[in-house]
Amino acid sequence: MKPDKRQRIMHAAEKLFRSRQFHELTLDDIAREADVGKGTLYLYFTDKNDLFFQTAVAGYDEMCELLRQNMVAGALFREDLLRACQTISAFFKARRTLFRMIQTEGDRVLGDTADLRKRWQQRRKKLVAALAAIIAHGTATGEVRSDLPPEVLAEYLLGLMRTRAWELEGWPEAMRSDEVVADFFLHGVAARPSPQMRQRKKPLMNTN
Amino acid sequence: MKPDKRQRIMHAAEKLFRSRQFHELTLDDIAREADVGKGTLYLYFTDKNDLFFQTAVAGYDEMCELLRQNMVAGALFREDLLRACQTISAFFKARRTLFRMIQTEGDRVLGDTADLRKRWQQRRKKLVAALAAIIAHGTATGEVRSDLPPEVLAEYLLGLMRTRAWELEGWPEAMRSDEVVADFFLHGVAARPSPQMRQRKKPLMNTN
Amino acid sequence: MKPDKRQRIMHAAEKLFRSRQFHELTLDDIAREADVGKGTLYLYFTDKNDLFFQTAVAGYDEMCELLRQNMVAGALFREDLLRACQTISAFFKARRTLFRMIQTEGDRVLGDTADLRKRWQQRRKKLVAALAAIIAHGTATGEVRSDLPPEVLAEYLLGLMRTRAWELEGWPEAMRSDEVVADFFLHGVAARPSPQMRQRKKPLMNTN
Amino acid sequence: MKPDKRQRIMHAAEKLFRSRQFHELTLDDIAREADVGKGTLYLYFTDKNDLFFQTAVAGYDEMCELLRQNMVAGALFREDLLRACQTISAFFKARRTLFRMIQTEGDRVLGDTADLRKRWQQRRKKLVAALAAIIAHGTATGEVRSDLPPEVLAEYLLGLMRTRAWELEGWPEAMRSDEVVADFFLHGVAARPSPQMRQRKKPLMNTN
DNA sequence: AATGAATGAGCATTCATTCAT
DNA sequence: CATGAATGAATGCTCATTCAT
Repeated sequence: MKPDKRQRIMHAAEKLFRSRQFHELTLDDIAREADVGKGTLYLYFTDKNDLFFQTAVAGYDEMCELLRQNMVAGALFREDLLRACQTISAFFKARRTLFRMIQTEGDRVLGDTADLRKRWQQRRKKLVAALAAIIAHGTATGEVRSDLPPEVLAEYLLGLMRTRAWELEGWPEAMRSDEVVADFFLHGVAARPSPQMRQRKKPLMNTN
Repeated sequence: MKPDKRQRIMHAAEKLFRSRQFHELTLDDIAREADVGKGTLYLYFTDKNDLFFQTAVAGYDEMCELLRQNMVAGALFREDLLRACQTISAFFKARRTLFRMIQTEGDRVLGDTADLRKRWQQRRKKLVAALAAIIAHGTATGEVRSDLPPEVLAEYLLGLMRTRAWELEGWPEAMRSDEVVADFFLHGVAARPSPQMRQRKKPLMNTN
Repeated sequence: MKPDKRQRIMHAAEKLFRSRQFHELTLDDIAREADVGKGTLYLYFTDKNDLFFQTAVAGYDEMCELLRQNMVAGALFREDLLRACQTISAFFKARRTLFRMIQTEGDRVLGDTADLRKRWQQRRKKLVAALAAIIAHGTATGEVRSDLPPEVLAEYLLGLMRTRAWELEGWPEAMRSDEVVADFFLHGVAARPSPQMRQRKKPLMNTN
Repeated sequence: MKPDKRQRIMHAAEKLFRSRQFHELTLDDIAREADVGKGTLYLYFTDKNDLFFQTAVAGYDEMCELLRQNMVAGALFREDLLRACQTISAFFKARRTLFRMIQTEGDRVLGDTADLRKRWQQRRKKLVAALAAIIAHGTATGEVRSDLPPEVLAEYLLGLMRTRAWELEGWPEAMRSDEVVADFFLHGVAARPSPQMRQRKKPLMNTN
């Protein structure tokens, strides 16, 4: 009937985090949404911070792992890049708020719990590192400018994805698809191209 | 002796908003920082939301106006673009938190005060519109891809600036200067360039 | 295998009451210490108050009985007195907290459960009465002042024992032994002695 | 109309502490009793511990000082002793609960706030020291046994006063007056008297 | 106009008690 | 009989807002 309460709580929290901030959200709200006693929250989470953190990073590590394995041997860099964007998109699609936080303010939200703050930073670093590894491939093949470190470029890419997810909500999908983002990113970071490369009239990427 | 209290309060609020979030900031803090009685806050602002909003948008309209006037007759598009980036940077340099909110969550912070929320959205639109106008210039000259509306491109640009300001804080200035951002933006949105254009070895832009 | 659960619970409670106060002790603690389910507590006790009370008075009646039988026919009063002190000491040695409460605040701890409060008072009265009976012997032999009722003297004696147990913890045993307490008590309550009595240089009491 | 709130709060707290324990008392209760907003408590006290502590030690230091000055030059030891008992009695008459705590469990009540615990212990030491100084006088004159340190004797005396105040509430004043307590104490701690001393038939002390 | 003492609704957290298994 | 997951009333503390001066 009532399946795993831990799940129920996390889903409720996630749902509410979607439209409200950490500080605006009360445990009463979450308990009510999860249809669970308030005390029950403390059976599964040590405190509000923990509940938030657990909810936020659920599945996160798996996603990073997936990202690392995403680089297909022999694939073109831009294919890897697009795949990375899609992996990240898929993960964050149902985790909008988490994504917002991963981007900027997770540590601010977590207050001064030194431990959590540290853990949070580590998570973020993981994502950036995984993405940077992919971008580094592009640098290696000469497709990506090398004057900026891959980590910095990864940050910019995440920034674009963030804008796509948050600011462009009202616009047609076509203007904020993974393809558009990857394309935007690519031609911004592309090594100053040899003219030939640019002459191809073929689409940037085959996604069919 | 004590100049305009309204000013004093707003300056104090701005200073404190720089390093703390809306919810972390108490009116006691602000009153103390402004060296003003707590009750005085309510003489000039209807409530905390209002104080926040007023502080946030102070000077904002002027900045948008400046942005609109920034398009120098006869200037190259990329010069206009860089100038716009610099104008925005200058304005937000001392308004980091405001900037973060302009970007994504202003409405969330403002709670459910329908009125304020609406006003906030209008402000944001103004900035995007002003930026879009500049970008549209680039579209007109054929330097900017036209398959995405200028407003969307403007959003992406703001996204890059946001990343630059928040995620890349720890990196050297050279990797997050206005030039880098504008360049990144440009070559991502540039109309597929004729090879010749790209062969120039001159710096992208004269900024002296 | 697992002997009487009731016993196990009471032993656990007693052990924990030894170092913590009623309010500081949770039923979780007790259940864990007793290696018993929390619900089980309610099979043997109606509520926390009852558990406390039952634990507190376990063996108490036997001790009072022992006290009553302690008056050895033909023994000197001061020997009876010392024996009483020792009996009480022995009983409370492992029941420090109980002792503290017997002394003053049992009724306070028990809240407003009229029934328990009454039962508690009765227990206390029993102890005082048993002790008073012994002291009355001294009155009878003329060794104890008769201007104060034996019950009052019994209370003072318990007060000394309490001080000995709680305030003098850090001092050497020699300053808070049963002998010292009995001696202190005796020469405070002794009927104004004839000079001769005091001239004996023998030890106050034979405790071998 | 409403005089000093700090006073009002402390009086309310004291009144309630009289019949309930620290843990049983809620700030709501105190605020209601003082006819004051709950938040007001925090204007005058940093937290519940502080409110408790402040209430408890109000006037305490003055009392200790008074105790120290109580030794009248040329007065008999037993006069000094009685005066000390009276000073302490007067102070604690309206501070029954405080007295209970001074006696035994203040530190337990104060939880693990290291700072408060330490301050509390210091207070207690002060009282014991002041009392011990008086008793030491008796030792000097040979009226008090010297085999136990004055501090230990002071503790026993406080124990008697405690019993008098708490256990003997229901008995006639005559059995728990300062005179009785001092007398009880004296003849317990009196140096084993020379027979002559005891032969006097005069009252122990002139209190008229 | 200006103040800051006073307020009380609101929140995270604890824990005695219940009840389905 | 036993269990322990679930509960929600209760509590210490915060802070936006009010109002008497």
